[in-house]
Amino acid sequence: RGKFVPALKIFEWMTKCGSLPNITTYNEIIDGFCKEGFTDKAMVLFNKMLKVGPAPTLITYNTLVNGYCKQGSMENARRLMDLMKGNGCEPDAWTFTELISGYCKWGKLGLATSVFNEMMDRGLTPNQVAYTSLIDGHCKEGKVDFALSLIEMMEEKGCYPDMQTCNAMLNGLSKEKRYAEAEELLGKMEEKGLLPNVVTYSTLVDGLCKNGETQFAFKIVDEMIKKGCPAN
RNA sequence: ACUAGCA
Repeated sequence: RGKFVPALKIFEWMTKCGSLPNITTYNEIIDGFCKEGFTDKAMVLFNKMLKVGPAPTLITYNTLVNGYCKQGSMENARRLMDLMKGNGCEPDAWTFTELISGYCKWGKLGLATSVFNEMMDRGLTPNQVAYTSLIDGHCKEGKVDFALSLIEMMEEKGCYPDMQTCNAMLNGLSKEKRYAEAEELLGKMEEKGLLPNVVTYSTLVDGLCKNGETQFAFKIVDEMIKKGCPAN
């Protein structure tokens, strides 16, 4: 909640007082370091855990993998995944999803896709988060057709697109001026009871504006207000 | 009580 420094103070104080933090607390501090941009400090703590405990868990590793992914050190993220295997901690769907989302964030769609395939080869089932990460990554690079094929794939497997999946897809479609397909998707969303939210509407407004269709953008704004979704 | 996805 933006109060990492006080949390860290308490953590250090606990360590000194002999009231030892448990593994969850360690994981939270590691996550805090990562989110503050100090993956190096997170690693120092992690190494201490390897030496004197408490022993890192799957969540500890996943937290660090994510930290490296967000920071753009995909090589380190991969190294950490190898390390966890070596330490008897098998990567789970979260680990793979973090890598997928990381590769997407940095535009490495090929690598993201191969991690996705590797995940399935390992018998792990991608959920909406994994699909959405990959769909969003491709949409942001204009690879809308591939993203659409992923939506089909997930539906075939009984993993149904949720609000965030649809929003990511709508973003791709509207940026590529594929408005008919965007409307089609909006129709499917309505059938499933997925009512457009603020992100949905502003995605459409943004796409229309960036393509010079401001008159249609205004129509969307009218509609969102009419539907009881206040424009922010 | 701790880790991953949308404007």
